[in-house]
Amino acid sequence: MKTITRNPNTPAGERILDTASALFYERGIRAVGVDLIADEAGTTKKTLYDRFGSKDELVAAYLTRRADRWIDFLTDHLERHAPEPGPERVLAVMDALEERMREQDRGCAFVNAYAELGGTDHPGNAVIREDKRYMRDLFVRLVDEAGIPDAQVLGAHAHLLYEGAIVAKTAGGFEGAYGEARAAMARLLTA
Amino acid sequence: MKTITRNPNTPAGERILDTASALFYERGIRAVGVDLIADEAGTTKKTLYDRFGSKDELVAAYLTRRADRWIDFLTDHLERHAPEPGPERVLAVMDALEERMREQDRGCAFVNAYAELGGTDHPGNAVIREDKRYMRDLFVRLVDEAGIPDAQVLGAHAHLLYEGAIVAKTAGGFEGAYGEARAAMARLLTA
DNA sequence: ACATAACCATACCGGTCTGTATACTCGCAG
DNA sequence: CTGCGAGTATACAGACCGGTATGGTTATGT
Repeated sequence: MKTITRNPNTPAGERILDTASALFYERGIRAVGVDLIADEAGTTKKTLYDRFGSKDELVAAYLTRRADRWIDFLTDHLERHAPEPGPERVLAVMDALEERMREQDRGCAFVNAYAELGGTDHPGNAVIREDKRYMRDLFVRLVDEAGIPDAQVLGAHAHLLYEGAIVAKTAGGFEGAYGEARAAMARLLTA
Repeated sequence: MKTITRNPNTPAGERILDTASALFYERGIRAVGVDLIADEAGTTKKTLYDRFGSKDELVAAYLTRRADRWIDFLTDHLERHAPEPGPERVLAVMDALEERMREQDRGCAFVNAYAELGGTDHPGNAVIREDKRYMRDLFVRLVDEAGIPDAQVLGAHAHLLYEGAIVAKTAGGFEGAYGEARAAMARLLTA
């Protein structure tokens, strides 16, 4: 039995993942090499490959952790600002997004990753799908819990506005996009 | 006077741009090298650089032409299927999109390009902004011409649904996204 | 005392990246 | 006939790519 010990949860592993995450998000995945990541993390390529096995798996780890952290942030924000079911709880997702994106102006990490990985068999693609699936299901659930009929449909519509707002704000540069999406959601949910 | 003659409108220049466009869209910009482009176009790097000056400018040319062709396609589609002002003419944009995207499953070329170029001073960024601006203005104009009040706001909402649908369909894999966006638009416009 | 995991340092591998240089052929317009 | 724009072919530069190899250090736990 010589199972490969590839545990990323070590100090150096954390530093690598932190560094890689920042660089991947800011500059893009293909634009960032493993040499740079190792350097910036104050470690070596050897350690990087010992911890993550390949750049592809490091990318997948980046996407997975980013999804987890966003969901944590979002869940916490909802619990804090709109704990009761209702339309406001749906709209609060946009507030969380706006707050989250205040300092992250490079758009949706998963959409960006799809731009670079889509159409390949990269392990990150599954993470991308998962995140989108989660957000859609969340919207449907929140609309349903608000007691609004046709939750499946209206949740989907809210989700489209959510995705559209991120694109419009970042790639399009429309500063009011989050507010616009929030307003459109309100109209759809209270019609 | 030694003005650089850099005219891309030559047979080889066209072949290069055709090839580059297909490869950039399908695989991503950074994933495609100039060697490959020249090879696939049946020409040489020398000619590529004589015609376009740099990879960056070739990328900008790719984006510019893609925007032009989409606008041509869209304009023609609207003229053909919904020549009269009204809500249907707004919704017809989604029909055009769905038809256009039937064989192009790699999403919005401009969003994808933003994922790779955003945050830099790449000449393609201006083209990306221009395209998004055009689509928003188009939606506002179509809503206005339909005689619907609050065109600025409702046009923006329609635009968000349009952008969200592309992301949801491609990165998210939600097959019904275009139809959903169309339905949501109809609700917003006839409320 | 010994193994093991984690880490660091350095060098190397084959390949690809953007971009340049040299030298030649062809067609065409003055 | 001459000059030029367009294209072909090939080679090269210098950097960077993902990934591997070798070897040594430190800390921990048995």
